Amino acid sequence: MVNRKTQKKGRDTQPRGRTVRHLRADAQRNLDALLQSAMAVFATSGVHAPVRQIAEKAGVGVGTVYRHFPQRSDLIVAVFRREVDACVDAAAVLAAAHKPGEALTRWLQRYVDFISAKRGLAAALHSGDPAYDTLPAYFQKRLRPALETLLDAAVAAGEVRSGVKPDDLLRAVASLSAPAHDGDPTHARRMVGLLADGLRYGAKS
Amino acid sequence: MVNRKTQKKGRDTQPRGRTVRHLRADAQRNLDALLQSAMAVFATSGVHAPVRQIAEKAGVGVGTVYRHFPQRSDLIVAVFRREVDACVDAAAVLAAAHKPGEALTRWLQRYVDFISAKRGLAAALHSGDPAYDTLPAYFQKRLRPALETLLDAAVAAGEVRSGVKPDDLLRAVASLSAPAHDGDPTHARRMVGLLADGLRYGAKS
DNA sequence: GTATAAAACGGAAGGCCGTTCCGTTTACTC
DNA sequence: GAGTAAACGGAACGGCCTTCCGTTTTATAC
Repeated sequence: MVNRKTQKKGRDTQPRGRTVRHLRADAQRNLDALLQSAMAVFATSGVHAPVRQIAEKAGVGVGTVYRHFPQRSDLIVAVFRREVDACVDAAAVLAAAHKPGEALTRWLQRYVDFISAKRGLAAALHSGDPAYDTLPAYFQKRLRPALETLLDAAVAAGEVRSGVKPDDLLRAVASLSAPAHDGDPTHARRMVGLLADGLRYGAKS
Repeated sequence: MVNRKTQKKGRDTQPRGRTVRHLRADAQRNLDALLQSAMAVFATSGVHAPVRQIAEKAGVGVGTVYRHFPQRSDLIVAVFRREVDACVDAAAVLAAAHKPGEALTRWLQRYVDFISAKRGLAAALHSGDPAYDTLPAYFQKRLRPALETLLDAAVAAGEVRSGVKPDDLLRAVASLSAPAHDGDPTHARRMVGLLADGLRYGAKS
């Protein structure tokens, strides 16, 4: 790694910071196409969809899929992480566009949408495959600070009560989003709406 | 079906009542062996265990498995139904051996054990496979009357409060048994114990 | 521009699994 | 004991995940 045959400068002039080592242009392109394809296929056919199908939709061979994601589960995990990240990013956007209380409410609904849509996730998480063991921790690690920021701002603005812990709220919303017992898809949204209103009650105290 | 070649009476002398049509002795034996084998294999290797493995442990060929259970999911469903039945039967045993309140509490713990142990079930139920769609209804249909009997007896004896619906109790206990978040296996038992004590509070009113 | 090495690609092939099929065996009836 | 339908067993098929390696593409050196 220290001295390679023919390589004096090129991209390695400023690489010390991290072991970034940029992907080749085609590799990066295929990686993006794969994640996008996988997201679409999982959404329509579920997480059990064949890898071949994802590869085909992305316009690559299966070998390329396994170059980027050694196991099928790695691809699934990558997709979920990306969607969590999108949910986290939405917090900043909402905070910039709305008053604190409104931003909080809207983000909770956004979170419900994420949980509800990705019900295939539950199947993966409960499958017993240890490949997914790190996902819940990642969820917590990324989502909690995002919610915390929104929550703190809303409390500071006197729009919601204080004393509610972000973790509890995340868990409660996830639980409410869980069953969809009778096949009523609006149930979760309604219950969480109720919960959000509950937060406002007793504000400015 | 009406007139078959050579069959004048034999077992068909008293078959009108139902379409029972007893299985041949070896078939019945293999069926029992299969269910027992499947229960054991699912418990140790999860519901994803190969059918071949179950067949081998039962000492039969895979063809025999598929003769009794046309689909792999049929075998899984049969095992779960059998375990639900065992849980239901336990209600009568407990009711005969203990005072009503005690019987109720013990049965709830028995129910927790069932739910917790069969966590593989969650994976199957959330897999999206419609083969499992009828299972929840079966659970409800069998478990509710069993719990109802215990509950009514306990209420009549003045040992627990009235006004608690069996369905709500079943659902609540199932929810409490669900996550096992941090890997604490006693959590569910403790919470349900609490719940059972709560039932006793305010009795004889 | 050309040469060269490394990186990345693609798809055939291997292995496992669910399911089907059919020749053989077994359990009942007379 | 003979006959017949039920039941059996395992080879074979198709689909899937994963590996492997010859070929192609990119990035760099000259």
